[in-house]
Amino acid sequence: MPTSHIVRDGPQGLPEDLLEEMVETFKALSDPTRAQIIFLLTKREYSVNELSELVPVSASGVSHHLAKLRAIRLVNARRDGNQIFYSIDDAHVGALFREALFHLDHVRQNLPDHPAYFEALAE
Amino acid sequence: MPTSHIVRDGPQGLPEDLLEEMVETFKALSDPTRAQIIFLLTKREYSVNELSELVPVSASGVSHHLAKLRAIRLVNARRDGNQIFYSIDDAHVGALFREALFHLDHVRQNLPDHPAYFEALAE
DNA sequence: ACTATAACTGAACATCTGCTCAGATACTTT
DNA sequence: AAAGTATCTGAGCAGATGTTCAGTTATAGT
Repeated sequence: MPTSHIVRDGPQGLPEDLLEEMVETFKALSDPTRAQIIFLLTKREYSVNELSELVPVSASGVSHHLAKLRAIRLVNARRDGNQIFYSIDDAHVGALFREALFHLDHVRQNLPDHPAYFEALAE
Repeated sequence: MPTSHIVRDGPQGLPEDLLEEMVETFKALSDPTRAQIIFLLTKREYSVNELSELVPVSASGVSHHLAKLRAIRLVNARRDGNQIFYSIDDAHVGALFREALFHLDHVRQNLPDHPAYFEALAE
């Protein structure tokens, strides 16, 4: 079987490998725990224990998430003695959040009432 | 049990409801089939059958996906006789793709070799 | 009315995912 | 070197997800 499980990409579609990488990035943001972690890390660096106190998951669970995020190079790890601090140095990740908020606002504007979303990203 | 399964949001985190909506948006883009569909729809409108010929999924499967995308208001449906044409009127969705590509390019630049990603979005 | 085509829907199934637990590894302090 | 703290890792389980199949609904043409 040659490429049967692979998404067909005609001239119109995104090339297969690019699509796959993009999906990995979105997948990283598509879980509440990970999304919260990544959002926190766009603000400043946190240790694993710090993060596990800010999200409702054990330190082990957080570590698992961070391992995945490391694998796709979305976060940086820095060791300081006993603990390891994670951060995001890619400004585009913050931009990704911002665009998502823009989209949500667009959706809301075509609705009866629309709250102010953007404040969430105010530094 | 009050809010045990809910992501804690201290002063640092994103508010719970906003986080949830954002996650829904990213979830929509975190599957290869859906991502390809959405990318195609950022270019022009397609019928269900057309889409099912561009992605490796039955028309039924595509319909299921579109139902989910409709539920979170990511796509528009327009009936024309027998068939239904789907599209995206929200420019921010295209921007979301662009930012993801920027991120991927950033990741690649810190690597031995980096391909030219952006061309994929050239009209 | 009947047939044909397009799209939708519910059910069932296999796979994937996120979580915790138990234990391993790494560093620090005494 | 022993104990303490922080992080990682593999296993296992419950719940979510993507797909197809079978059947239904909607419109078009004859």
